[in-house]
Amino acid sequence: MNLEVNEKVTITDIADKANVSASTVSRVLRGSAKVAEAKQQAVMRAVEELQYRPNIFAKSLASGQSMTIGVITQNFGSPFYDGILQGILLALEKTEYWPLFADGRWQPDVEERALYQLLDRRVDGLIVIGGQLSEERLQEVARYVPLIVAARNTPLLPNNCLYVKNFEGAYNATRYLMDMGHRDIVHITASHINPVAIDDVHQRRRGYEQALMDVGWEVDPRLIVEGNLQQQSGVLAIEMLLGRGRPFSAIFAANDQMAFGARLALYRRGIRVPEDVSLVGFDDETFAPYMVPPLTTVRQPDMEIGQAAVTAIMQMLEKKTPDLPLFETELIVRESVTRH
Amino acid sequence: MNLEVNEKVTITDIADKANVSASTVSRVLRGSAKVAEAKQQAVMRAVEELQYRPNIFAKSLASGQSMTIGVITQNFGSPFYDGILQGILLALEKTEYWPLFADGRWQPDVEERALYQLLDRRVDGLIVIGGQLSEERLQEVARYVPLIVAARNTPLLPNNCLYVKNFEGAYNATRYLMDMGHRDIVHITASHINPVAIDDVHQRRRGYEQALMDVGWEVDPRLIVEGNLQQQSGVLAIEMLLGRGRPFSAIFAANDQMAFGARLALYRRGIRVPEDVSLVGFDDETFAPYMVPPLTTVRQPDMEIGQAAVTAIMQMLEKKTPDLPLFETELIVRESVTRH
DNA sequence: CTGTTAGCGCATTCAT
DNA sequence: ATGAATGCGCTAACAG
Repeated sequence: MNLEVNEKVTITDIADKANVSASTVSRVLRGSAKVAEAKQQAVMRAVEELQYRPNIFAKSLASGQSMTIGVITQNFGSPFYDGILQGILLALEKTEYWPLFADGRWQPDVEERALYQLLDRRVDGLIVIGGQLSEERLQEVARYVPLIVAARNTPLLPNNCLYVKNFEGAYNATRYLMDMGHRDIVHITASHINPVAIDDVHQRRRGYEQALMDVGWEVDPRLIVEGNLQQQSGVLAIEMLLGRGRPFSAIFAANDQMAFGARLALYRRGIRVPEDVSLVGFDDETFAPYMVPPLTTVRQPDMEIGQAAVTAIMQMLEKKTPDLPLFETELIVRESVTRH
Repeated sequence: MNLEVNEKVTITDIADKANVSASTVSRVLRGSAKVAEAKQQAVMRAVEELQYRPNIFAKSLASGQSMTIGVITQNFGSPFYDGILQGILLALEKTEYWPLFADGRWQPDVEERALYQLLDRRVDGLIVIGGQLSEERLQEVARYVPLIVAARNTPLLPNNCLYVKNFEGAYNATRYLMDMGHRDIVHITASHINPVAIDDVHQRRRGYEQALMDVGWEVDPRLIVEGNLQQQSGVLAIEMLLGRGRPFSAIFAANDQMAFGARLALYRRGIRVPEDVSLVGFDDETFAPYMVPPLTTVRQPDMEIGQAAVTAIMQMLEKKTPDLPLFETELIVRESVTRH
């Protein structure tokens, strides 16, 4: 591609060179109507020779389509969201659309501005990952543009929502510990956190409880401690727990951050992992395999979610009802758990 | 913002409502010429009442500016590049421009396609982070559109390039180990890696060597081992090193990944960190503070680089010569080093 | 099947 | 200072 040349080649230049009208050029380029074979060839040749690149603004102005998909994410740099992003990028590469990113940074006003901007730029579809926008607001948006909300359960928008089976993930993790012979299993849950995360955390707690109940064990409240998803709160949780004097042989934390905090607290008390206590987290953060010992955890299928989001948007653009699969989690077994 | 309403409000609607011509509306909105105070007010009021949002395609088509800045990155999900990205986003928020991202994935063909696409979308400026595009190619691009190449030293483009003082970072890290009483310091360097990274790695090695030479110590080739930047190669490096039988008390790895590999290898051999051997990495990857013990490493100022890139692009858009600072690294001291 | 004619919404002349 | 006219490059409706 010669950058200098193609700059101002327009559709009429092609038309002239190929001895056809501009409309015909447009037709062969968009495949919007049948054109005689000979003219097709002529047009293609002219396009090639003149290094023609359609002006996207003119195209969008005339067609009303921007050929872009807006993506609102939260905090670039989080592995889960970045994974979703990658999935979106990958899937979008196979389409004619281009992503328009915006970072909501988990701040409602920032997110609202981002939404505003993306709408201004006339995105043809919108993918919102997590975030704080109210469901009512999202409903409004959904009436206006094809919308997919990923990594967030939005009851008001059952047909626009893509999420992960947190309940099952937690259930399986707990069940795994039980299968490894553990009976007294601690759960570190969380409260006083943002409303989006709270739902996930709640589902995880329910999964933990259900696993116990399904074999007829009772849920001992002394085995449940609350953090706030931050690492430091995992430390505190363990200290609180040890203060209770209730014996236990395994810990299942609602996220890896708190699992790591727990790991630190145990280390300071001289309690070994996994010899004395087994440990399981949730999320499979980047650092999980780097912990000592490497952390057993639950992976959420981030890339798949991103790809599914794009697929769904494409279906909506074709006025079809989108597929909205639920996503299974995967237990990643590493050395932080041992048989009891 | 009422999503339903503003959809088709055009500049003529505003003109009608304010009893002026479309040109006048355009003038007050762009501030491109003086307009009577009274009409200004009237226009602004109409804009407000009708929730007018200019159509960006028409604007771009007429003005020739897209008000976008293209950003080519490599592998979403790497902490260093993500940091730069965040910096770019943050800085861009204060401007009228919007970012257009593309992921080159460290694959030349993918990157070339991304470049192609961004140019097609008529970005007003371009930031390339790392990547494999040849310098010649970048030169071509630079003639065509304001360009900044970040996190990569490109001799052919001294006026478009933003990079980090790898030499100094490595020098300081090595010096730190020396100050802690270490004399026999291993360096894990790398070879057979991509041409962009090779330069950084080389600078780091030079920094290590210079630190030794500056106090009159000789560089012992038996203390230098080569990996390929991957974690596993750190393991092999240590095993090779131990095979040589040359004693040492500290290790400085050219990146955190190899440092972690080294950590594993030492662990398997029963060599303690930092009691027996001190360890320093480079990059301050996400997992560095989560290692056991937490890893002393060298942080590159990612966000600052991103912000500087945007600043530079804005200056170029104003036809000014851009500021192109060199970036200092920062030694992050954690528990993996002890006095010898 | 294909050329002609109108816009798409805005910025920018050019007159006044 | 301001309105009218023109054009940006393309798509789509309309004839033929």
